[in-house]
Amino acid sequence: MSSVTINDVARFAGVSKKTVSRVINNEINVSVETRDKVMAVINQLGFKRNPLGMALAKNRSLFIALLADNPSPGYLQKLQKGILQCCSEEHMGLFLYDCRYRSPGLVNEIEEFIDNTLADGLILVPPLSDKQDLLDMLDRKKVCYIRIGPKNQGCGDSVGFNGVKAACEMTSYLLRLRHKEIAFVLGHPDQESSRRVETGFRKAFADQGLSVNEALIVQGYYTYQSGIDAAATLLSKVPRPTAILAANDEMAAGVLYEAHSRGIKVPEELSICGIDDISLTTKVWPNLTTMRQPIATIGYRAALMLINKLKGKPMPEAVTPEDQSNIYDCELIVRDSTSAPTNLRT
Amino acid sequence: MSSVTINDVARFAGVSKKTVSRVINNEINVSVETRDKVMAVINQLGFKRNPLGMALAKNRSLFIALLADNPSPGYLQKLQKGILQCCSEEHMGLFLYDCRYRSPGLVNEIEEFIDNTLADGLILVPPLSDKQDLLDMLDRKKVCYIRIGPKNQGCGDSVGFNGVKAACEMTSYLLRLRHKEIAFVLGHPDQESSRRVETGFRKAFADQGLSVNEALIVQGYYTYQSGIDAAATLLSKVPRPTAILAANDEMAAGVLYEAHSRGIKVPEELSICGIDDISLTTKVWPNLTTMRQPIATIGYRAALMLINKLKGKPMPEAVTPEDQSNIYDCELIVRDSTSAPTNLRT
DNA sequence: ATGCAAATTGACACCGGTGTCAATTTGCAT
DNA sequence: ATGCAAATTGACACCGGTGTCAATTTGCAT
Repeated sequence: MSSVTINDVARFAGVSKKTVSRVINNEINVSVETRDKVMAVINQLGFKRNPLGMALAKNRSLFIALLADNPSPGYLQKLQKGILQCCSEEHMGLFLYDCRYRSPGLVNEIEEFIDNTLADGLILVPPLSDKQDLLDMLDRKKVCYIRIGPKNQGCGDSVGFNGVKAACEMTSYLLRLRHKEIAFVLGHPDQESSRRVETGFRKAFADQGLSVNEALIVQGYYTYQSGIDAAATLLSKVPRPTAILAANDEMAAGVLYEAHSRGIKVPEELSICGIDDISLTTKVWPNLTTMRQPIATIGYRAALMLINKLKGKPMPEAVTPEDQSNIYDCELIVRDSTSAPTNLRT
Repeated sequence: MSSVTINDVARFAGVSKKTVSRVINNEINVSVETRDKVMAVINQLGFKRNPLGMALAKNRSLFIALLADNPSPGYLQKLQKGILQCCSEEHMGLFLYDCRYRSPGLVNEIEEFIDNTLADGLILVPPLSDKQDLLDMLDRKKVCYIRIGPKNQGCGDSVGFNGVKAACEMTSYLLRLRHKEIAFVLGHPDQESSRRVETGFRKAFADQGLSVNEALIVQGYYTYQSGIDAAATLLSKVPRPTAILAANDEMAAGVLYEAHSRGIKVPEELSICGIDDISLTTKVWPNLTTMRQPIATIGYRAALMLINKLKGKPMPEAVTPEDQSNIYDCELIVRDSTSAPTNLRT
């Protein structure tokens, strides 16, 4: 491993290594001739800065990590994809850390993880985004973080989607199809998005001057199994709801499975839809109607914000309102799991 | 960040920092009294070795990375889970790197990734496991790696599953159900597991003295879409196969979707099964029969082998033949997507 | 008690970078 | 040409560890 060091470059260029350091860090106060000369040697020798040397000297590793314990694997997968895309472009490594939100020693485990890797930037996925004791520890250790979908979205250290609007649009769509008995499967009570989505659901009814049937709102936990359980409850009711909106696709898939198990035809007898647009939506039959959340974009954005924060670079000028607020809108994707209720169709 | 350094410990314990270094590295030639004294101070002060300092001095980061470009997200997810479990126990960080196998600059990109992170251990997921130019580069850079499911499985630097046996068992199961027209969807031609699984499929027929209907063997690529495409071909044939075995679950799910689209009842009119046992198998309806591969165990094992290799530790004594050979067996999981062909029932 | 090999320990340089501060050079007004 | 502030550069110490090798201590046979 005969890698080229800053000393090699300095010797070749006939300058001190501090000057080389200045050049590779784009510092001011280096004459143009010196900079050109050093750059030429750097390119000629194929020099690359050793990130460990820098990390040690600066006491900042510039490594970032993704901390996740999310009940929807498809969501995480897309988020991870966006984050990795950004890391790749920015020449950063991404550490992965799987955790169990409910573990009592979680904060200590994460602190140990940070000590072991010296990651100095973190991306927090719900429900970690609002875990106050975790945030306190990170602040104490001066570890930067960006949160996905926390309580006070849009405050500069977070990225998220407009859950109110998304759920409202989806519900309005079902109302437009003239569904009357629309059920709703709530998200996990510990996740803020859950509340936003519920608000949106209720808003759609309120906008039409309609009232929500509270008996058709059941608790879910964003997991596939919780979708099955919620559907078991809902599909036993008389009269049965004609449409079920789940707070995420993972649960919507569970609802669909339960409908199949009971021999209920989708969408003829029951419309089902979710939120997120994870890959699972097009792997079940029929494909699920959903609100497409730009998950990968959100991941990319979170990583970019974090990396720029660590490097002390400002974010590029926001061109869209979404980039301005870091709150992204969803898009209605109509697939095969929704239709008008049967009694209204010919 | 007032972290305790090796110098602090040395001063407190009244020894040189080299002696502290000896203690934390468990070197011989430290007197018991000295070791105890230093350990006491280490515990008292809460000293933790700075991995960056060590990495720089030893020229080995002990960081490992997972390189993946696998067509089955559910497979990757489970593999990743096992790897992370091991990393967590061993107090190691795991870098993630997503790549596109077909990208012409892939080897250079990976080299750059390694330079940026200084990972000195890699886990290679198929189809990367057998990419010779990649392996050459890693050998040149003296980067350790463990491969998942490569050509010459069981050679000490790889972990895998017994694909021949798995496919043979699954096919035998279908034959026992008295299916005659059994179709097979091949895996990706670039992945060695694909060949092993095909061998197993053929072996099951040979074991019974039966011959394979070559027209019912179609190419797949381990992706969901390729499963749909293969099913479209197979289900148009007259007579239609009564069972389809796909080389992985991702494709089996695609086959199931296509069957649904054509109104073909599963398992009454068509049995479908796959290999892997990813979470998708229990999210589609009906749940898919499969051969359960201990994916997380394989991931865990790969990570452990890699970490021990990097630390210069020997692997623990193998207790099972699987741990001995690092080739794991699958288990038949019968779910709802398979049954005897209709003409034989009742 | 003495001599000698083995065990234990520490001084020092080094891994590959950066920060501080002083020394040197440059550019401009006089 | 001279003086002075600003720009440029380098010497040196340091980040937190480890490797080498010599110095010191220990344990045992004589």
